[in-house]
Amino acid sequence: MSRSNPRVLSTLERAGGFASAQEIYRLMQREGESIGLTTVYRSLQSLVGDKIVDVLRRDDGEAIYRLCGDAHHHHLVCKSCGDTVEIEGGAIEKWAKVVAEEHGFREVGHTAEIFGLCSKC
Amino acid sequence: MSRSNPRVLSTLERAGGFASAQEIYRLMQREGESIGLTTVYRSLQSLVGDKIVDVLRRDDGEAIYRLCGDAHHHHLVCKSCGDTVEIEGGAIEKWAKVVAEEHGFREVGHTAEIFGLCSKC
DNA sequence: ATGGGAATGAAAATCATTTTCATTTGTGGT
DNA sequence: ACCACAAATGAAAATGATTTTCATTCCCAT
Repeated sequence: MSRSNPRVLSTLERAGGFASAQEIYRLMQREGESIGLTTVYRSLQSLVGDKIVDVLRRDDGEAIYRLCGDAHHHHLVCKSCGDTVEIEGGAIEKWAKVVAEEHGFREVGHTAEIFGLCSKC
Repeated sequence: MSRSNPRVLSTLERAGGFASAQEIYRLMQREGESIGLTTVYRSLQSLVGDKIVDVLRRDDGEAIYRLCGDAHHHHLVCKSCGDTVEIEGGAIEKWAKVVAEEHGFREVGHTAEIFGLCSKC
């Protein structure tokens, strides 16, 4: 069994605790780190197995990895230029929790994203 | 723009209102229907666009299509058994709108899903 | 009939992810 | 140092869902 390459975790942290395997790979490349895509995938799998990171799915099916216990935030994304704003989701957190508990769900998480056209587009 | 092939919708209904594109295709083949995979995908896209079906993601990333009511709603999904509850998102709607407007975004939409372990799992 | 737009599907392209496999690296024992 | 063996690495190929391309067929109004 392979262990996680620590640079992958550190890159995920630097990415705001939220990124896809491909993004992490590209980020490391851009920063001049020498690593293979395969190792990125393997490291992420291992981190998921160790419950150090969570895996979610984007709408397009791409897997995104997130540090567990990370105080997470949401995104406001421009459909046209891709500009992204990080936003707090206090209201959402509460809503998700309440709704889930009403239905007897445990270990609850959620995803939420807002998209639209930014002022420049 | 292409329209939905009615046999696709009818097959989705027969599948319990819940299936992937590949499954619908295989099902139609097995039943002797002559249809191409491309048409299945196109029909499903069109049905999603018309809000006649919903699209979710399996853990492996495969898209699953599901008949749903017409009102805009969100989902509470069990990570383990896949059981799904449709929920109202009044709070979310308002939150998305307010946050987006604060940042000058127009034509705003959003996605939100809650996941966890249901009482049976 | 006939012309044009919509629908169809086979095949190729795309893209994330996994698998294979040969090579490199690290580690412990002598 | 040296050797042996396990673990880690990554390039390339395989996989599998989905999308795109494009030539063909279908349908319908003129």
